[in-house]
Amino acid sequence: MSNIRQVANLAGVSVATVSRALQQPERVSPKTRNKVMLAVNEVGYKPNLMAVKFRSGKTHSLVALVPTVANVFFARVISGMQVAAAQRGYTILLANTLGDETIEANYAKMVQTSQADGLIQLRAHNPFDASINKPNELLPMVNACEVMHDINCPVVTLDNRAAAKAMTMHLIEQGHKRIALIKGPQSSPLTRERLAGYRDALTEAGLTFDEALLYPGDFTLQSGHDAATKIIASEHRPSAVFCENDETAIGAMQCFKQVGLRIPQDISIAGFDDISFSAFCDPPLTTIAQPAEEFGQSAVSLLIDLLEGKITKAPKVIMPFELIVRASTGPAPTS
Amino acid sequence: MSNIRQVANLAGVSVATVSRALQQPERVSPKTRNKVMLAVNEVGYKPNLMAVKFRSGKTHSLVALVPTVANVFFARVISGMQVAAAQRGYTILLANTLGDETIEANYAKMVQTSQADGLIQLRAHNPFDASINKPNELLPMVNACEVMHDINCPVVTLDNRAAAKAMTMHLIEQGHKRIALIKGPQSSPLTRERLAGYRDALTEAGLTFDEALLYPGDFTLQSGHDAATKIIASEHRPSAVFCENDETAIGAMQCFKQVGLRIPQDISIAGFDDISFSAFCDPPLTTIAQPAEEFGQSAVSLLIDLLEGKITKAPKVIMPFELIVRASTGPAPTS
DNA sequence: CGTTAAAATGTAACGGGTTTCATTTGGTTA
DNA sequence: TAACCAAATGAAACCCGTTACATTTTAACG
Repeated sequence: MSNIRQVANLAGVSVATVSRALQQPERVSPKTRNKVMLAVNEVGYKPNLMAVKFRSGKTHSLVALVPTVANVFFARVISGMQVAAAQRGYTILLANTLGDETIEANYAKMVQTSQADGLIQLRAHNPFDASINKPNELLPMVNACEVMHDINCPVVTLDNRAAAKAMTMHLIEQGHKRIALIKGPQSSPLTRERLAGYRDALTEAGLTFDEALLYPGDFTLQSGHDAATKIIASEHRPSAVFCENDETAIGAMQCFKQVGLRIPQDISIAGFDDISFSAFCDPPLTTIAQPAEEFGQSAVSLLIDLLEGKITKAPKVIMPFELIVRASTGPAPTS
Repeated sequence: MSNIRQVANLAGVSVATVSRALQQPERVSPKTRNKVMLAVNEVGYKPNLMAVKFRSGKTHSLVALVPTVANVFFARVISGMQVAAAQRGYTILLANTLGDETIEANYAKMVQTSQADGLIQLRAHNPFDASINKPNELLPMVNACEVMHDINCPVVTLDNRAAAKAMTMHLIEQGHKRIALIKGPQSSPLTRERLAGYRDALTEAGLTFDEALLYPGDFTLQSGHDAATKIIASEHRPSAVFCENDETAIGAMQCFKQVGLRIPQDISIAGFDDISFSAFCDPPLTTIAQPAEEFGQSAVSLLIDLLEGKITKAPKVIMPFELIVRASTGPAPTS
């Protein structure tokens, strides 16, 4: 591998001149510039950016902690992150953490060991160890989905409570009185916020909240299927099911259809996220659309601003949601 | 940020001793080691790994060129890559290229500028520019899906032709005589290989190959839906449709159901990949299962071996496939 | 032609580790 | 106690760019 000194020798100039010829061509005479360029081409010189980054102390890399890239919603967020990062000359280092705090901590260490400038977290968990703690100073981190309550951190999120309430209201307006809720992972604030929105709607409509209508889930197809199995077996079957994400809804939908329930005539189903598959279900899924790509873009942009000292407070960016009514929800059965 | 010199001063030893105390503790007397560790903790020293990488000339980073992380199959491959990389102390830098050759080239440059040691490509395209060319030497690259014909490069792949043939045979055995094929992107060798397998089966069964039964697609839900629309409108409707991936199949399936066709009674549908959604379709999709995670793992493992000089030839690893028969395929209608 | 400012170029320090080689320390043996 | 070897430690080079500062060249003007 050639280095700048070889180029300098070949061109008969100093290394400083080579560096300038490449970085600020106008600072070098055309004649010299020419000589340098010829030498660069001859030896196929490519600057060692590792050296540059080391020297500058800036890596222009950002670690993204993603519970699982296999989640279609996260895939969209990642996509957005990459776009914004590329625009501003940064690289995203994607970490598939499987929600494991040890793995998260390992990747977070990349920031503490100068391998990355900052970190984007998609879960509500602080991955840094105590050694980084500086009171009165923001950590080099933003959250692209969930609000973290124990730490002051910029966040891009959705009014999950309002969105869940809107969806629940939609179901109530269709005449549903017993609405099941298939929840997300216990550890996620999202789960609690959406549950709160669900309760808000019930309260507002004067319906009673029934613990028995809450089913656990973990945002996977399988967990939706499992919860649906329980719902079918339950005594007083609900006429609608609100799932805290689309994958759960699709899993549940399949289960209901397997046992011969018609959607939405016998049971309505609603999801959350509007992943691409939702429009292609049978029937197409009523859901909440989130601007996933913009979550990622916004988060990256915020993080870079923070790193470059352009912001010192931790903003909370609330993205808009949209209720998408498709064919999976309909009037409650009259029986 | 503290550095090794501060630690050395505080501990009253040389920087060399600090380095050794941390890297090879047995080479330092227990007493000194203790002093060093106390100093390390006191200043919260974390070695600057950027400096280490720069010094060593090894980044222990691998660039992965992924056309789109939103593709569920690729998401599984990525997952596998990450596991294998972590095991061997490497980091994956994920690049969402959208199939754009300029973006690919930009990321490939990271290898040429010493920011990454090697590259994993998921498409059949050489992202490197000519300047890296060394005849008789392998590029620091492996392909995790598609065989590249113009370049000698280790590859992990599937016998796509055999798999497509197996699926087509399955349909033929069900009595289907007119089988449509919804293809993948033109640029992908996968598309051609699967087409070849489809033809193989037809030939073997003595059925005639009909160009009119070939429909273009690009591995998205929407393209499946579009192709299905054309199939429905076609004169002599096929009784089965083989889609070159599951997303296409799911898109097509929805379209058929929308117009009232029953699956598989009226029309059979088969996919390729066995993504998680396929088991949760209605009806569940007959497909070809590929060990996606192992594609990623194998590719990373191969690349690291190559980088570490453990292999000098370019192996071609063929992974096994499995025909998964579910309810979306059935006997051809007798009419 | 001499003076002076501006432009061009060169020299060398710097960043933060690792590692080689040299030196010192410590313990063992005669 | 002297001699010797191994273990422990230190000094300094090294990786490769960038850049502040010093020096040289060029051009312009009186």
